[in-house]
Amino acid sequence: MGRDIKSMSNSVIQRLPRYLVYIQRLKRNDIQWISSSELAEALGLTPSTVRQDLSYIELAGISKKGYKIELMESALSKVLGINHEQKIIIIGAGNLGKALAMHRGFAAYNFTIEGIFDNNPELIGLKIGMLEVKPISQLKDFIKNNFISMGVIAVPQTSAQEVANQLIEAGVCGILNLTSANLNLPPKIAIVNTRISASLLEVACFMNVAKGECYNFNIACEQSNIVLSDS
Amino acid sequence: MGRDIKSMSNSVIQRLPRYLVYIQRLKRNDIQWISSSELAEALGLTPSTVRQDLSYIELAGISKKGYKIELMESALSKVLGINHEQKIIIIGAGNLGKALAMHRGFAAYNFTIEGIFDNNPELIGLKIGMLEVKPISQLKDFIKNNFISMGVIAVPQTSAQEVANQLIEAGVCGILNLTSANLNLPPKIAIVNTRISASLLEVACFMNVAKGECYNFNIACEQSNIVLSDS
DNA sequence: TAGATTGTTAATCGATTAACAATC
DNA sequence: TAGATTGTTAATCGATTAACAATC
Repeated sequence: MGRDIKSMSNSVIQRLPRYLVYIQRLKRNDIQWISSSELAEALGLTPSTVRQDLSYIELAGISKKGYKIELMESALSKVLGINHEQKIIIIGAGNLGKALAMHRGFAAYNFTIEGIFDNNPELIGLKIGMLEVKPISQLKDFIKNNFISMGVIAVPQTSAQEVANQLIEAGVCGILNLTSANLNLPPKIAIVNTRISASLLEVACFMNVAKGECYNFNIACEQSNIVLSDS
Repeated sequence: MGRDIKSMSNSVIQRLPRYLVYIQRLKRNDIQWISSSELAEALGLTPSTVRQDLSYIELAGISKKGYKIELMESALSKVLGINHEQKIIIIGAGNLGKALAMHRGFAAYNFTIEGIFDNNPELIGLKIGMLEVKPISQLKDFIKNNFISMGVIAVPQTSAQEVANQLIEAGVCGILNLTSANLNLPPKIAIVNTRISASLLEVACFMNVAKGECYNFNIACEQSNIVLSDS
């Protein structure tokens, strides 16, 4: 009857976004119900795992029918904390920062990108979509004045810690770190590290381990955990 | 005395790139030795985990001193499959694809980006750094003629499966999927899914779970697993 | 030598899976 | 009703941690 979300393991938290993304797609195709085994099949999981995971969200399934997609979507959104707007800023207006600032897909999850910052004078003032690159010196005030909840770090690795410190000081308590720096942060800050270079290294490693015979690994990186998906 | 790398778990494979990145940084600062506890401390792991992980690579530690960084680097590179060049192509010349094509950091891991593809006529022919965007119609031949080992999928989600099929048919056996599509692939293909949107959803979820009191989660996403790092 | 650190085996912990009564 | 599916408890599996002899 609903387990306490505070006891969700990291693996669970990594799977929830996958459920959401998948059922949103079904919804667009006017599909209304899904069973734990269908969802498991689609994502390479077991029905047990799916039902265990869903026991954390406020969602009643119905015997013989499964779960109503519309209800699952709103229950997942609530647990994922995106049933209300989340204001985000990007720090670093290099190639990656720019790409993220231009990305239209975040709106689907109620994420709005409110600003992009850099300390390179050549970039400051540059227009990126609807945004204009602001100097890092304005970072803290901006966060406070605009109720920013999350920061995305897309600066060079060597500046990552410093940026993180400023984000924390200004009151941000969620960080997506896209650099390979190992950030040192106070407790109670939600931080997710997503490193594309490291992902490439993992691909290379899997290929190397498999050599010639190759194994098929399916890594749900958002998480970024790894799930074996050969079959 | 060295365990079989074929028995490495996904968690191990996710940590190896972190070790490499970290010790390369130490090396640049002329540090020559590191112990399992120092490495563990730096990455938020236990010394036991580090020693267990290192038992998969060909590296002899020395009592009282630890591991020689230079040797660790080459042993890790070998297991990660980057002791030789890996040729990569990017499919999708949108914002993210462009950003990756411009990224200089991959060279440090022996990755060379050999081409970038798109099916948008407006993008074909466009110069991106040293590369020129090629049409998808040339994808398969290019892979075969240039001995491409890995493909990075940065197209819209709806085309991801089709692109993956073509990569596989052409002989690529390692894929980094940056879309939120759940790719259906034959066995023996190394695939890593790294989704920035999903990472943002995880950050939001952690913040939501923690509410007010916030917990500090450290997600090693490469691979992307999640490790609790509050302290 | 004494002390620190490795390498490896055993113990613990936690996540995943199986099983099954309850339900529609 | 019969059959399928949920919700949840128990069993299994595997990853992490602890412990300690061997080593420098």
